[in-house]
Amino acid sequence: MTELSTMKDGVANQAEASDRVLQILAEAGRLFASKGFEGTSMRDIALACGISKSLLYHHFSNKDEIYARVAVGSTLELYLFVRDRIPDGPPSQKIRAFMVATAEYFRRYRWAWIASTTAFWNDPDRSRHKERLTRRDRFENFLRGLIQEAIDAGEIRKVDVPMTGRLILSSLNWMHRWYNPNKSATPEQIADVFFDMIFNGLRSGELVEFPGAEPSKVGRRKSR
Amino acid sequence: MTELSTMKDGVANQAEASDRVLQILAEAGRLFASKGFEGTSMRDIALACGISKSLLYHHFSNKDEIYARVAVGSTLELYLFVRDRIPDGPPSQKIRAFMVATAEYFRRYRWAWIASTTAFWNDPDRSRHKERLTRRDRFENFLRGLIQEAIDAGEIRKVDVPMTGRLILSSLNWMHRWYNPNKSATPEQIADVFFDMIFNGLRSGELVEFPGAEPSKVGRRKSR
DNA sequence: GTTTTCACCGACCGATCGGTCAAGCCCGGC
DNA sequence: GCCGGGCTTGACCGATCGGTCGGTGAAAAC
Repeated sequence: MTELSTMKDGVANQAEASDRVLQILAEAGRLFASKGFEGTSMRDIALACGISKSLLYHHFSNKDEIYARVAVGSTLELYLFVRDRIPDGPPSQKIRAFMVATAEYFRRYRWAWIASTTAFWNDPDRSRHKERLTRRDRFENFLRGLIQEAIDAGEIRKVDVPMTGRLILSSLNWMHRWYNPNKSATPEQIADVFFDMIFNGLRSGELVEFPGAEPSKVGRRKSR
Repeated sequence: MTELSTMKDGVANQAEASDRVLQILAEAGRLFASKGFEGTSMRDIALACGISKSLLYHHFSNKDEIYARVAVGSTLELYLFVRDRIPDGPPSQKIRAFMVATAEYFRRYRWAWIASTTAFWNDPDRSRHKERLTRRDRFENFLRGLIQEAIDAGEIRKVDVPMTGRLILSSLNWMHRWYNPNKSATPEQIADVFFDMIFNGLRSGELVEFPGAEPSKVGRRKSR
């Protein structure tokens, strides 16, 4: 994880940034996460940092650049971060490690994560976060590769790979909406529980048939 | 579903509203969904409706009220909508019906749904959507009841009920971030696939042991 | 000792924000 | 004819938005 040695203060991959820049990015990320991009003014950021608004424009050209540094910075090394935490072993274990590592990243860089996944995600001006999108695509494709690997190894059944990836990422990406850091469970523990549920399923071991039930796939495994 | 007979134009439960009010709510919901609350100005809404900004204030007292009507209106009948679509039968089928019905609601009132689940969700001024939150709590508690029912019936194993509810809701609530209505699968079909994955699990029928793997819960079912 | 550099600030800009207001338009009842 | 009231408007308000400007003071470079 040498690529990640530049992370500090919850702001990822801002290598040769001064302390002041890091402070601005940290405060801006926290504000963007809690009030959104449009809901956060440059005055808010300056006030949170205890500096003048002009100083923001000394270090950044405009508001978009601050957001880009927060958002892209937070997803910049997500792929590398996760990839470096995938162990050798059965593919199912790799998927589990993928989920746990993503949760760890979320825990570490929570404000930047939230800011980048919520603020004006569907802005018509795609250029503002196009780079971030391609990085997330690479991240998602990596997961799909792991899923295909598990299918090829016979560890998981022949499910729809993109859909499976979406299910796994949904469980992780929605976490910031209900996760409370003051509660006991860590994001990594939560990811572990979700992996268990998704991989092993909720169903009890003994299959019970319901002849009267409407057509569905519930009893499907028996017919495979 | 008599409670839902007042739904029109993708705007839920606006019973005695005039056409103009329904138009405003529909356009406002679409704008809130695509640009967020702060990113949508009253001028934007008026322009989208082809009316003057003053007219908005004739029908609504302020911007917050428009958002409240959109957001609360969209979650107002979600609980009833879903509840009325739960069939008699095994609890697992009820959970599946819960997911499919929620997906149908999402498909029908997509813009209002997105607006209410994304715009300033963590605003410090909770009063703006407190009512909406209590309604969603009732909705989530209803799901937890179904899960507990399925556990009591022995259909699903003894999982953590709140966590299971979060997993199920995550798969549904994150859908708006990637769902493309031009693609083939409907939200209901997607919900059905997710239910299958979560209920039956991804794992293939035959359990394979990996003695060299690091400690985890992958092979756990065998030990139960 | 002088000059250059750089982090930093207060005052200010035009534009846009949410919101107000007095006045017109339209149309059925008298 | 005209009158009352709901629908609708454009002009306007103070506040705040993102962003710019000239300048300050202290340390570094010469």
